[in-house]
Amino acid sequence: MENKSQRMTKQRRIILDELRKLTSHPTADELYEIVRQRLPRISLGTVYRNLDVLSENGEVLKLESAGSQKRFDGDVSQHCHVRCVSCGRVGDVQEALPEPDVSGVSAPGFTITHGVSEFYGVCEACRGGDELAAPGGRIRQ
Amino acid sequence: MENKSQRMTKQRRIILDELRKLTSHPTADELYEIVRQRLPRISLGTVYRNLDVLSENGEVLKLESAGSQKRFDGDVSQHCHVRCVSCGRVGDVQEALPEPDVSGVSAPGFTITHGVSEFYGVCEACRGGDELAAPGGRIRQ
DNA sequence: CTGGATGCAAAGGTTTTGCACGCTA
DNA sequence: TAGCGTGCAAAACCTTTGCATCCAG
Repeated sequence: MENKSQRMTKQRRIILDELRKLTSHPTADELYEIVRQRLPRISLGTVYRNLDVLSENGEVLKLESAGSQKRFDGDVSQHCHVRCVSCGRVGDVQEALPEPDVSGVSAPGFTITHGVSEFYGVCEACRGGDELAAPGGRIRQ
Repeated sequence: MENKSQRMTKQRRIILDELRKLTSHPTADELYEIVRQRLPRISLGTVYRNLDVLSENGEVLKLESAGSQKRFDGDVSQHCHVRCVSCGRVGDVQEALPEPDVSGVSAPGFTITHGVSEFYGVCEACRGGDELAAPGGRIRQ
């Protein structure tokens, strides 16, 4: 179920290539800006369409968990993420952790298939940051 | 840090009241439709503003899901959620589970404060559903 | 060649915001 | 009465889509 009948266009190859180079889990428009340096005429719509295709093929990860914008990860190996509660940035957890055990877990009206551990914290930029007053501050990115 | 200098308006009280009655983790507009039955002249903006205030005060939970609609939970006691990978609906896990241990977990550039287990699966409506062909289908709500 | 992919621009869906007025404390 | 909260509408934001054209296989 990996490869359908899809073409490896120049755009798709470069999007995948740049995303794999990054560890920053960029948003679609951040990646768009980066890819634009190699393909100045690419459109944001193309970036979105390719990220969709690539994530359905399992070649990239679409991180839907929080923040306002989706973020993407070129590293599809099993690993956990941290999210900055202040700005939404995402980082990789270094340790390999087991997935939460699903066997004793139930929820009425749902068939549970898997679980993930998600971590939260503050990134360096926001720790140094000052415009964030409230402890338990709002999410802004 | 709970209560600032905020007023308990009729709108805010009814929003909180209705949300606490529900176990469905409604989106803002779903809750808007429900609250409208008691306050026909309330605006959607007011619902959003109050859900913001209430979640900052810790009186409700804002369940963030990037790129789609946020959902809200009137039950702020510690419990885990399941998300339907097909429609985005959220349910409550019945078992009380421990939070992932943060002590041995690190990520470069981040100060990790806590972790949660999140579960994924399929809800009843989507299991019975038919318009979902692809195994590993796309998220639509 | 053929049909999937692109660029462009417009539309779509969700959330936020400015403003004048209303109402809680 | 003061100033937070409201309703309304417009704007902002992120993502998706229609269409004519392009190009990978």
